[in-house]
Amino acid sequence: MAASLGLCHETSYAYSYPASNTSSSLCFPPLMADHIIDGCSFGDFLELGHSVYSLPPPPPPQPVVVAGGSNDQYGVPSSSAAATTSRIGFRTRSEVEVLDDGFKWRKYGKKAVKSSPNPRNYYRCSAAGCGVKKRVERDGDDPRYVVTTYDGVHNHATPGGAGHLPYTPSAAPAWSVPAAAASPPPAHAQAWGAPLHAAAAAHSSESSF
DNA sequence: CGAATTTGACCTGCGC
DNA sequence: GCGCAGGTCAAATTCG
Repeated sequence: MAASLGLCHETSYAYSYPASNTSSSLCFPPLMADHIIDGCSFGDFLELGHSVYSLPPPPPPQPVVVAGGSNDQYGVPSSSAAATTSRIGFRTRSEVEVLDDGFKWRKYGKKAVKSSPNPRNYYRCSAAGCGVKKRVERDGDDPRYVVTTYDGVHNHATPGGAGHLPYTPSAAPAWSVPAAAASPPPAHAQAWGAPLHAAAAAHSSESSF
């Protein structure tokens, strides 16, 4: 967990889209992290810049507002009430694979994938009732980078109160999280995008991970 | 001792 | 219909 402390990650937003609305005007194909590794997504439609953060920008914790939706289409079990339909993926330059985003993750699987020589790790938010998942794998092209894909949106705040997440609506476009359009970002999300040192300091002082 | 991680097996979807 | 690949489960193991 304490992986990110003292580290700077160069993060590239790769893609994000509402999984229940892949036919929207954004015309996002259901890209997976594999596509990033294959290098066919970055320049194609979304590369929101290379920003240096102390932490990767996870989806901001927000109440689940997505009703229904075709979750199975993306492998999100419909039985998981907390699972939402948004997906955000990004590539982060980091020496460690497990990036501390303020949430508590529980590893539930590891799989070698063909698209990458590196194994892919599967994590699930350990918070009760939160079905958010994330996949983490090393970039096949550049092992210095870690490709992280979040599935869903947290329906709770970060365990530690989380005023430290380096994530802002400006850093994460509105379309990245459908729920954002329906409700204003939570107060703690305002800190996202705070100066690196501030975010890092806040994190190191507030997080027990 | 409880919680988290590991890891092999199993299930499901997709392409051929 | 079959095989492959990705994703998930769950028992065993490890760690704090």
